[in-house]
Amino acid sequence: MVVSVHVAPPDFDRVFAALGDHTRRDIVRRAISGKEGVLELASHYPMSFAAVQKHVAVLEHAGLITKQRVGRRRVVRTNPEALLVARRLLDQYERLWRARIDRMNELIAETAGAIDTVETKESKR
Amino acid sequence: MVVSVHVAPPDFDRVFAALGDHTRRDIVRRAISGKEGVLELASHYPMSFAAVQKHVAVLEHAGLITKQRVGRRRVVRTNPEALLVARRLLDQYERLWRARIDRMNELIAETAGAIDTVETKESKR
DNA sequence: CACTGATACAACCGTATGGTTGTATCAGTG
DNA sequence: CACTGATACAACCATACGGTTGTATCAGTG
Repeated sequence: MVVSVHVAPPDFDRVFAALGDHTRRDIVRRAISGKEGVLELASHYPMSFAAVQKHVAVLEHAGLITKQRVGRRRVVRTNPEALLVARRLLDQYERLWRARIDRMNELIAETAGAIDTVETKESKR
Repeated sequence: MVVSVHVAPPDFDRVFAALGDHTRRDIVRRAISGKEGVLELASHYPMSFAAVQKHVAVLEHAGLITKQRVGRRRVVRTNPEALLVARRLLDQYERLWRARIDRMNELIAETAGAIDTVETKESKR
């Protein structure tokens, strides 16, 4: 509950950095089904419970997962919104380089007729 | 040339970790246009040239950018493939939780049917 | 071919990170 | 209400990381 009331600035740093660890990515994947508590999650990994709990905390800080009390444990569940935030940035990059490709193709088309005139335009700083 | 002959295992750790730094993300963004050398890139950031060069090296290690000799400088250019690799993983996660939502809806639909015989049977997407 | 622009790399430093163990909290259950 | 299952958190350690400065390499250009 405490976490992310605003979420105004999508914290890309935290999101991507959190996804930069394969244990954490695996937790994210497992938590999609949203059925396991921290202790159950920890049982899947060859490290101490505390270590896993710290990973979960990192993911929670990044907004990638949330915890919900169910009975006596806290069920971990991934937050699709945060994943979308990350994906949206990658999409944005993709749009940028697609636009660049398009521009290059345009230039090639334009230059196709004027190949003989200008040729080696290198060495401009 | 030396780097990434195999690339067989998409190194998610390196890719996402590399994207976890906003300076590096900005380098990726700038390098989409593929026009600037390392020195020119460095001029955009409030840190030493060597620091930027290290960031570039990290990105190169992650396969997110490549360098190409043009005149006396090495032009940095982002590698769309690596971005796609990252995006594909996020897409995979998205498919997983969409599948989960669908399953939940099915359960809800079934339960609703039990309550009200047959009603919304079309909502199986 | 000497010069220098552009890049790479090594050594170093402070802080962050991923792991550990141990202790504290906290809510169900017997 | 005592007990304990489940989680949180603190302290600590080794290594990784982001930054610095300084030096080496290396290919164009004059």
